Amino acid sequence: MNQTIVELLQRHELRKTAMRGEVLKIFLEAGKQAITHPELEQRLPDADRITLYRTLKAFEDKGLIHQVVDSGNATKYALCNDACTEHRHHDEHAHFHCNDCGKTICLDSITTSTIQVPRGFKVQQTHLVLEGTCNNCEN
Amino acid sequence: MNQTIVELLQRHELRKTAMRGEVLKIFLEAGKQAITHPELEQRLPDADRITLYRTLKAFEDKGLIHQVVDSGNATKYALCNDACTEHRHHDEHAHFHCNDCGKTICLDSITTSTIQVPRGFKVQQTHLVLEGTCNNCEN
DNA sequence: TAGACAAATGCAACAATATTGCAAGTTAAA
DNA sequence: TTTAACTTGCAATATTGTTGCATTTGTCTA
Ligand SMILES: [Mn+2]
Ligand SMILES: [Mn+2]
Ligand SMILES: [Zn+2]
Ligand SMILES: [Zn+2]
Repeated sequence: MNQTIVELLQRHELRKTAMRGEVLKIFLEAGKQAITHPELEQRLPDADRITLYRTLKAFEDKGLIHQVVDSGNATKYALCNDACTEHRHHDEHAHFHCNDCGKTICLDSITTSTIQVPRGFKVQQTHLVLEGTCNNCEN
Repeated sequence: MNQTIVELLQRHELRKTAMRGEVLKIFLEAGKQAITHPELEQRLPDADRITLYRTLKAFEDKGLIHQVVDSGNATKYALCNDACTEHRHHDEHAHFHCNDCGKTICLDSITTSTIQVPRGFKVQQTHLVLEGTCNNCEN
């Protein structure tokens, strides 16, 4: 298990297990691209489905990945930036969902700005999802 | 079946059936609040689950309701405004999802504005989801 | 108003996604 | 090395969604 992975797990108070190492490796390789549970299953054929669910949950709880709101059916996850911790996520950026290839990517450059809401409402988090055709599918 | 409901179905080229009447009635009563499939099942205990799915699909296709992107697990739907047709939806507004009561409502007053995306990306639709505490749960 | 025809429904079967409980194995810390 | 807490794998179960097909219903036209 490479050094970056070990450090990331430790910094987020996650025990260093084989499964977590492999899953985190996949997220690091995916970079800005969000990943679904089925994709992980495919890339780790020997991994137990249920443990995968729990791994994702643990990663999310500890601020290592964030859930991506998306018009698709299956939940997607992507790597957080360094600022996210167990106590607070800082994923104030938009996501782009391509209707052609189905990929969803984090657009860190687009931050979700504060929006005026009706009286009595309190906003804790904002999700901005852009749907269309990605630069790879556009020609 | 009341007159408003009959007119709405006809305007959207939907055959007037008992099931559709009841489902549409629930949407009209819900107003700005989005509804999930399970909620419909609960409110219409005699309705067939599968037919409900197809009813929602038909309503969406014909521009009567729109799907609401949400951080929850189950898909939500809400009434469209009059401008939506079979050929095009015009649901460029934000949605508020309350983490306390779980309700999701349409915020028609907040329209999704155009956002500058990276080169090569083409945006077809924008979803803006605000998550927090609604005016009813706040105290 | 009585067919004809297309559309909608109900049921069965199945697929995909997700949660819980528990025993056994593993990790980290003392 | 021992211990305690955490993680895993498996079974069972729940939830959400899709497809095929025979039957019923709604709408249109003669
Ligand atoms: Mn992201
Ligand atoms: Mn809406
Ligand atoms: Zn694409
Ligand atoms: Zn609320």
